[in-house]
Amino acid sequence: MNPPTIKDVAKAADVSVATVSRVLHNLAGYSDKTRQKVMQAVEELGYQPNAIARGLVNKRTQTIGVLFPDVSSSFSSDILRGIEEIAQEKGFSVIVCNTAEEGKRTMKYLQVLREKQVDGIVFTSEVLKDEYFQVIKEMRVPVILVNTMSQKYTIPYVKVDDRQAAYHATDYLIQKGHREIAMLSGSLKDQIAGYPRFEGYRQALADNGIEYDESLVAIGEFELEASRLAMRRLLAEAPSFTALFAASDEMAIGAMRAAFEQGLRIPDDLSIIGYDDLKFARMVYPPLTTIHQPLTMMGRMASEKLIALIEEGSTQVASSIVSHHLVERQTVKSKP
Amino acid sequence: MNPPTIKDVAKAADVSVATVSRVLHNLAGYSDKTRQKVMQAVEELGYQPNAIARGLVNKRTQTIGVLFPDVSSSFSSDILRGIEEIAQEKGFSVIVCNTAEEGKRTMKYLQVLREKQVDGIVFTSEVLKDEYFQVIKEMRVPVILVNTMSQKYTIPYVKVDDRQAAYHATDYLIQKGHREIAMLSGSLKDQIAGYPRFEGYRQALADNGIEYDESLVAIGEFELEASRLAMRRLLAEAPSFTALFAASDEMAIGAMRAAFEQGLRIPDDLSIIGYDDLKFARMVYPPLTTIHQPLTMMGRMASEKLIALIEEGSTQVASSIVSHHLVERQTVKSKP
DNA sequence: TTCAGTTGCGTAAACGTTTAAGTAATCTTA
DNA sequence: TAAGATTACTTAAACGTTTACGCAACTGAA
Repeated sequence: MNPPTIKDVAKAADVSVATVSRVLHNLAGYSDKTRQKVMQAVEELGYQPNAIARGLVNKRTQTIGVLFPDVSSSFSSDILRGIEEIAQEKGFSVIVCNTAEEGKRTMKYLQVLREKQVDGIVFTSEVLKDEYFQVIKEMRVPVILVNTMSQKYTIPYVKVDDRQAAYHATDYLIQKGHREIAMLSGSLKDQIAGYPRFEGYRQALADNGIEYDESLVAIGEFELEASRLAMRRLLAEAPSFTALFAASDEMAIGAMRAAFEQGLRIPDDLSIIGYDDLKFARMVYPPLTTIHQPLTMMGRMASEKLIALIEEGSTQVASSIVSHHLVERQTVKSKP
Repeated sequence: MNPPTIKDVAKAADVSVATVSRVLHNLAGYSDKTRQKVMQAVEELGYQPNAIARGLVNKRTQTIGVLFPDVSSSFSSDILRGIEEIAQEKGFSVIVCNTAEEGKRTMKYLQVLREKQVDGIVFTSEVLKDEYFQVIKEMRVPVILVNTMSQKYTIPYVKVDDRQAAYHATDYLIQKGHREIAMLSGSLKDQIAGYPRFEGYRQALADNGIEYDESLVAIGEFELEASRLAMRRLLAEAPSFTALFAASDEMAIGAMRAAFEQGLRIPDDLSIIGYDDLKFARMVYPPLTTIHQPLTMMGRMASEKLIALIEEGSTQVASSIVSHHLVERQTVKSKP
């Protein structure tokens, strides 16, 4: 009645469990005849190994845990896809964890991952707090950071150089002839997607001899509606500008919305460049010119690194700064 | 050096492992004094139970597996979020599986889920092939279908009534005064998102005394670019129409794109209604009027049902037809 | 013929839990 | 005060694997 175990197979094939185990793993130590017998018994009983029992003795579960601030965001799910792809290819399963950006939930999840004896963890898009690091350290499993990093601990990460990418975006607008360039930025307290992008923007201006004008930048949230309002304010109160760098695609789209509402045409009256290249960037009209982050590939890389660390117990693996690229669609136009 | 086990705790507290286990589960059978001793030992050693060992004896892993055709789609990730939310609340972990719509991968994953001894499975957005059902049956774990169903096997599902929702969308256009209504449909072979939506469209026309005109419907893929082309052809070749029902948001957006390219204004020259209400439906301009599927809630419901089946070993749980609703944004206008 | 080496297995411990069954001491109750 | 009940434990088996070790039978060389 119960699913057949290795013992049942052994009995049916009239050998010991050790022998069954050996043929199943094709190690040496049995004749061809016993091999046949075992295989037949396996077949007839429909035997499937029990990974839990195996995990108990091997101290390996072939499972990794992945933490996201929001699994359902386009951003997270692209990364997840990459992680899953490689994991499955290498024989690992992935447990997804939605932290909802809450420390308590995150801690609880780390607890669960520890109890479930995952072989490794990938931690994405959030700052790695000390308390998180402590439990991970106690777990003695490898971690990889994606789209985030830690300056306090040396943990391998994979991310793009936000500062450089933002520089690229801004510089691109400048090369297109724009000089009055506004920016929609995330909070400068945000060490990942906030401050570095702002810094890239400012540096690009400086390097091109354009004076930084504080009143051209709106600092707020990454969310669409907030950005729409911020853009509306910018349009009303700021000195005039011909181009905008938005620190995320969602911001860019909020800005486009505000621009439309003021009767501005994009890109004719205003050029806009975004950041991320999420799936909807090509869905809006006009399709958004933006900085592409290769999220799925980043997921793949993280997965590969993590599994390398797990399998080889290899010493520290290197971090990767993956290169962004700028995808030209239809929201930026040269200034005549 | 190795993580402390229950034996270490027992030794430290100078009791047997059975006692430790009992206080940890707070069952009866020990004095307050031993309780203290045990707790203190747990504390000092930083003991964490090993869920793998626990799973082996309990034959319960507190883990469910979820299969998606494409984890990274907005559609899937919304469902995933709901599933994860309830699962985590009830003490279950979720393993995500990306089938890539391939039978082989799906089978391989089912195998893995079986070996990993998951307690239940949720299967989403694909038809449940016989071979899938067979292995799930052998696994003897509950399954829930989301956004799909099986007429062959009676498996609980949660989905919206596609036919009715499509009827609703079409009828809405009719109530707005439109009579020449085109449709962008998925393949009629598609028993979930194809045929039923087409049928709903046709029925709504019929019930309102509008003759069905084959040349007004384009049957193709759900993908944006294909839809854009299909719409372009419709615009060029079909009799004129004032409204369009697209069988998905992505199709609707492809159609909008084609319309823009022909210089049509939406909704002034052409009304469009979509289906799904994915996140980007509100991001496009003008924001898309569409049929809302409560995906996250559907995920929650599926998770709840599944866990009920697992915990109570309860007899067949009922399926749920969840109600869609129509969200009015800015792509549909009354015909004067 | 003998001895070392090889082949083909089986035995049993171990992994970290849970839990049924057993036991000794204490407490009731008549 | 003795029998039964209760309390506070311990012992040990079980869950389904993997794997170190042991051992008998056979092989080949000297």
